[in-house]
Amino acid sequence: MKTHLTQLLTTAAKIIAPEITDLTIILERPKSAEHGDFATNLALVLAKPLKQNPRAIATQIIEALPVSEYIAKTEIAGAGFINFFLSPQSKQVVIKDILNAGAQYGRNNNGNHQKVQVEFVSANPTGPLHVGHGRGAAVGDCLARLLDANGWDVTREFYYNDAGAQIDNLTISVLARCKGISTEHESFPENGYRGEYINDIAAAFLAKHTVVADDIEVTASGDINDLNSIRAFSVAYLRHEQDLDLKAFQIKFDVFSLESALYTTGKVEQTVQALIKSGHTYEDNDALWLKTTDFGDDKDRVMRKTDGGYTYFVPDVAYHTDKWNRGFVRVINEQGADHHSTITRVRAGLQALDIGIPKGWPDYVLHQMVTVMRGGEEVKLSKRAGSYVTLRDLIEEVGCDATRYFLAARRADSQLVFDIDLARSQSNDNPVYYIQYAHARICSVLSQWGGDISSLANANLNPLVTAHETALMQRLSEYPEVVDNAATELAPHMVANYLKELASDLHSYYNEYKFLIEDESLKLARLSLISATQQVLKNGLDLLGVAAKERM
RNA sequence: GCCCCCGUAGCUCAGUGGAUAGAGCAUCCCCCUCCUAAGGGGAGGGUCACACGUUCGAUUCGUGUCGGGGGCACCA
Repeated sequence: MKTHLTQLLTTAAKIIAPEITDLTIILERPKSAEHGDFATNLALVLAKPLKQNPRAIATQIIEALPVSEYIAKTEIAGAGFINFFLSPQSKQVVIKDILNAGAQYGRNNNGNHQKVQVEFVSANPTGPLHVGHGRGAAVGDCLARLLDANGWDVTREFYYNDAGAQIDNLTISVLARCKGISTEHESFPENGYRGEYINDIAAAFLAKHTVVADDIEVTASGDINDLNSIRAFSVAYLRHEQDLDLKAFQIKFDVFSLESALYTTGKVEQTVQALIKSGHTYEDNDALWLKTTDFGDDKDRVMRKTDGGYTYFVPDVAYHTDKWNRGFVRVINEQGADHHSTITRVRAGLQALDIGIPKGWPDYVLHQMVTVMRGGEEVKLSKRAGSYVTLRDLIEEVGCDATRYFLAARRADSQLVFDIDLARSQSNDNPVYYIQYAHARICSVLSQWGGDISSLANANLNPLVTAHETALMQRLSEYPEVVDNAATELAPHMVANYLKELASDLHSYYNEYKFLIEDESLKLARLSLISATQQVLKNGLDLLGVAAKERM
């Protein structure tokens, strides 16, 4: 419909202003229904070059518009806006589109089956997942679903930093617990992890348990002098715990990548050699530096430390080189905002390699901190202090659907306050129930009607003319744009907001009219409309990974 | 000091180069003999942090100031 109007306006513009060639027609959906279904500021834009009054130009544009069966009325408003009022028939079309397309409605092929990777969560295996990881999980998974709906070939990936200093820290923390040293004791590692789960790992290690995580199986030796065994067991134990966290959150990854594997396969070393060869490195003070300042960084960065070890961004560059070599034309890294400083470095390293990687590759979506409130006070998240709100606690307390919705429904780049008491004690206020309730109500009506739902696609829709109905149809027709925009903006919260509005339209409609009525023609028309609404609610909830419940 | 994000109703948050800036919660009023009241309708509540600039038009874009958060290691 938008394309149709754009064409009409382009035709009209050529007639009244043939000399202007690079004109972009802007059509928007006015906020208020009084201003029609679409509005354009074309006359205002043309006012300056044509040196005429915008309202006069608007009149000329309307006269020059080709006739269209979909336009019921046009009017000039305000400073010179042209408002279009569509005919009821043109709005009803969307119902048939939806009922015929079903789960496909709203999907498009913008991605053209190109390979995109979404890397998210990527928590260190040093503790259970907490709320911040939950935000990354919810946002990342929704991004993946959105890209899929836009025709991309999506891979979900989780990267484990299982090779750095924090793993040594984990190992000595577990060792200390194996020796029975309390977290308060002075001989407990100063920066050690003090969470209760460290004690659990120590106990399991001493009991020679076997743990299975994604692709590994490790049996503890139970020997506290065997640091390698403690290390391997602890990592496997925590990876297993994180697997359970993700399972509880109903998130599945296609690929788990290990930092340690980048060393064992020689990819880190290859990357270092390639960087040296590129001429962007130099030795200084017994360390190897990368001239990241050549690529916009404010200072150069150490690659190889004096002690011979690599800094963390070297395996990061190796990892992203590997991603590139695996054929991902697009990579989106969903991370906490505290990773901000790595972006420039990783991109600089990839540019230095000069292997054809585009400048802005990879993309980043950074989510801001989650503040957790309990009892009116902020709960400090500290793995080391052991004060903790785990993702699994949260899911158990407020439910998977509500947690996912809550964490994905806000813009990633604004800070989020998660009030546990509110989420738990007043969980009915959570908007996710409002949306699910709209879906359940429709299911209930359709089930009481008892007719053949597939026949609704053939219903005569002409009776649908009330304000509530046109508003609902209008909303339904916006869904494909929402799917498109949310993916373009990498902003899943746009879907959540849309669904809230759609549910609101449905609830208003539901309260205003009865559906199961005597008038057969009107009944079928209305049932078609709510059936289409049900489909769109379901499609949208699916993008968020939230269940479309049939009963509440 | 430098870099990034944010500042919108009492609270939590949407939103937009354009017409009267929205929702939920909270407060107040109304609506089930009727398809799920986990709902609907209405009222009150705003200097869109502040200033200057760009523009026909700025809450939206730019610059600066002030506030909040996060980064600025030979940690990850």
